[in-house]
Amino acid sequence: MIPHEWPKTESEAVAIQERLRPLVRIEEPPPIRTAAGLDVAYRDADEIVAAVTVLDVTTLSVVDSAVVRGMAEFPYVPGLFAFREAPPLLAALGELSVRPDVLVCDGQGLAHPRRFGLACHLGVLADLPAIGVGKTAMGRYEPPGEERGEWSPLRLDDDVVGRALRTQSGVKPVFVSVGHRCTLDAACDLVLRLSPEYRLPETTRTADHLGRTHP
DNA sequence: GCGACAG
DNA sequence: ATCTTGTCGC
Repeated sequence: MIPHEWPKTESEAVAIQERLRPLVRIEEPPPIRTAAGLDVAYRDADEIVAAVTVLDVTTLSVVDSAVVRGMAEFPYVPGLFAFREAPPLLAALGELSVRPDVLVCDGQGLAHPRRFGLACHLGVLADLPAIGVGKTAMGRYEPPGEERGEWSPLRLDDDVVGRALRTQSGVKPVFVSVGHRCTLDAACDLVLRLSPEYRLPETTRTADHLGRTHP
């Protein structure tokens, strides 16, 4: 984990994103045997619950997990999502006894106004391959073909920043983008492997369930 | 000024 | 994210 700080103002937050953004690497990831799902549930006021589950990619069984409760230290601001959710998620990652091969984040990676979404932030700070899987798009896209596995480019400004990927035939696509140390092809392959039955990858589903049911 | 805006 | 009724499907 590289040293990091958390901002008090929005302009400080933007400055941190600009400073960390050059650290993002797009490359073929090592073979992936385990994948971590990360999600945050919101309780009363600013009380939040960060949940991480580690799944065996072959069997999709949970092999490790961690939950951290805390208070949100930053308001929800589109584009500054990570400053709200990353601190408890990093704490939860630190409590794992297994180091996952990749982080599957609930949100965007490079599909971000400054090309540094939550998945980039977590990947860079944890120094792990990371991808973003969003339920809504950050950018423009044409609907992909209706069959599972079909996809279309996700564009922001004039860049292709990710893909709208159909994980289930006839169901709204998810929005996949690179976070860190991964390629877009590898990210989409992984998301399809993790989503044999439902729209969202099992990593996200198990983490969401864990955070939501934790006392 | 108006709309858009990850979770 | 979360607030919420009924409804469709496995």
